Amino acid sequence: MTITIKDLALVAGVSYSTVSKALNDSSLVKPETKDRIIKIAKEMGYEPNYAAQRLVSKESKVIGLIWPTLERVAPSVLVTKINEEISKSSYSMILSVNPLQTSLEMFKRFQVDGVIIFNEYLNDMPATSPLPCLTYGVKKDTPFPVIDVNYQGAMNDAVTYLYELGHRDIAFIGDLTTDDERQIEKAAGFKKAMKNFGIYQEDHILDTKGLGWYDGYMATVRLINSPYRPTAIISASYDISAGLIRALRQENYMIPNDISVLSYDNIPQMANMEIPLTSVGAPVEEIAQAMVQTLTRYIKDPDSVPAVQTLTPVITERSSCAAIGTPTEK
Amino acid sequence: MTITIKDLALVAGVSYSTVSKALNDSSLVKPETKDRIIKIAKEMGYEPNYAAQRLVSKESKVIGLIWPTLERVAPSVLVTKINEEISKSSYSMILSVNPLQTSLEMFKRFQVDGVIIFNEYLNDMPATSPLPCLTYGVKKDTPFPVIDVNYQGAMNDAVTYLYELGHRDIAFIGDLTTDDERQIEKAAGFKKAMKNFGIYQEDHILDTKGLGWYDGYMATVRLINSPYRPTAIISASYDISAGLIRALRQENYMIPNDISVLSYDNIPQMANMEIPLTSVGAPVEEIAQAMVQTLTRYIKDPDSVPAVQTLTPVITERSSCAAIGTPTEK
DNA sequence: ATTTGTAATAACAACGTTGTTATTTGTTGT
DNA sequence: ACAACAAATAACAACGTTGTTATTACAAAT
Repeated sequence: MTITIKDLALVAGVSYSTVSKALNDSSLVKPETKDRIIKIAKEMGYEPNYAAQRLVSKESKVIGLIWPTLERVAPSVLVTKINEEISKSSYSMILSVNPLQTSLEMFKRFQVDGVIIFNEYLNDMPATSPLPCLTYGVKKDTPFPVIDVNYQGAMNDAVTYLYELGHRDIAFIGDLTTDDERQIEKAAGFKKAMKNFGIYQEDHILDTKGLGWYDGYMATVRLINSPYRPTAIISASYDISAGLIRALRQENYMIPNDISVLSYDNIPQMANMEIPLTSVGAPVEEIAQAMVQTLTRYIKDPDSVPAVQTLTPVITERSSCAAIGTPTEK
Repeated sequence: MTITIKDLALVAGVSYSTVSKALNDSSLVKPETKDRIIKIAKEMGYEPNYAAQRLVSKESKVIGLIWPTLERVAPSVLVTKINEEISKSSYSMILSVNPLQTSLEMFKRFQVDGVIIFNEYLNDMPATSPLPCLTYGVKKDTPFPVIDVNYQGAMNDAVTYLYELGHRDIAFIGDLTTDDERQIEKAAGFKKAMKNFGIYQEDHILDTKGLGWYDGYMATVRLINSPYRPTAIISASYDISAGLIRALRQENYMIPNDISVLSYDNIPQMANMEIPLTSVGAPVEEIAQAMVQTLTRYIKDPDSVPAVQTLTPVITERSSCAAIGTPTEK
């Protein structure tokens, strides 16, 4: 049989409401009785009944997250970070790997306080949800707050960075076939930046037709088999970069001596690649923090939160980019 | 304001206990009133309060799963299948990506009815848990039921299959550095089977020193750079196979003409590889089913369930294995 | 016509909390 | 010594369900 506050009350010789207050550290109960009760609770191994608490308090202190694609690294890293961030606050996180609607229903049953939805689902997003939601990706016409990243700015930073290293022949490799707006933004940003510098050419954009590492690999193989030889490549994501590096190394290209590589997705995992990749993007930690902070604020007061929040990307230098004509190292 | 059974009772002109019974399809209420109440509930968009239900019923109808490694494909597929299987029953599944202890505590708070734990965690497994648990992997001395697979048998099947195709020079590629017993079993099974046929040699076993695709890739590259040329390779997992195939293709080995490949992990995704891989192992569907069925049974009656349940592996033929001396196709 | 039996529904206690209101106890000031 | 007041605690009503027990209504049986 589990122990309830009534059991504690009996032992402590006080009423159960006093026990409740003591455990919630209320100022209405004398410090010494408080301590005594807390001690007894600990001794008896008391654990509050969550269902009962929720029945009265209306809050679950839980945030639900609908898992995006299972297969890719960058989203996994982000989810992990979000989880960390949520754990730091008074919330917990649970995941659902079900479709959007199903997940939403389940989360509603659970009375989670808020839901995080990834951009991928935006198409079948409900116009309205009974739960406070937050989305990650490019703003569409959702009624929920969005955490966005300045993807175009990121690509501009990347191009500028390479330009200043002396590169003029820069390629972009990414998925152009998706309707994921984040990917579209990246490609558009690259194009714009290149045009700014007056070094844009059609064939500088390579389509992976997918977001997996293998897509990146195959696209790179196609590039290598073509006559085009850029001095630097900007990749649209971690997974694509993984394939890119794989293909380049296989053909004995030295990075960054023969070719510079700069990848989107500012995650620490970039350092673990065969060649630690210089990367651009909003740092995952920052994204995670913004998401969790915004959502918790939104839960408390929906009006206190901006509709869109666009994070600023930064470049994290590692060792995959070199100045042109520097055969040794960066 | 949310709608409760009391609201429904008011509208229907009955007592709220009647409403409760009607919604639970009790035989104590007249069919017509039942229908009427159900209709009203639907119209008014009634949704039962989960916390209240749980407070009285003691059941959550939820199974918690502690997420294993985020990065690998095979576990992801299994988790997805488990989720499907759970959805079919009256249960739902939630995931936690936190460490074992933290997850367990959270699940306890949630009063989940059962927990699924993967073998990876077995080392810091508590001797006892307040929650019904089920583990997946090789039996250790846990007090909980275990779903196991006959890994040695699987490897024996694999070796036999290839032997019958005429192969005598068969290599095994897998992670030997881990203390994951499942991996150890696979290697042991291979060795034993090879010895049975009298074709075992030390250097037939290749250590990937890891379970990621890249580990498989690197180990294969090392193999290719060595003088040893097996006619067939048995891989210990999907991800290792992914790297294996990658490396082989890169060196222009044709599969199965130049070399046969047989992979552990009987998941449908094997068909999506560059070359659809013949694979061995207990089918994921079967594993998932066994896990969910056993756990739900265990929840109801802990004594009705065997301590260990060992599933029988099967070979699923695809197109990566050929008889030796068959240069066209299998 | 009155009892008996049963089908249908109503009433109500419980589940374990929290927040509000009521009561007791103790202290201070006159 | 007794108001007046504050501090500490007790009492109790919620929260939204479910299961048990009590009541009603109505049919069949004597």
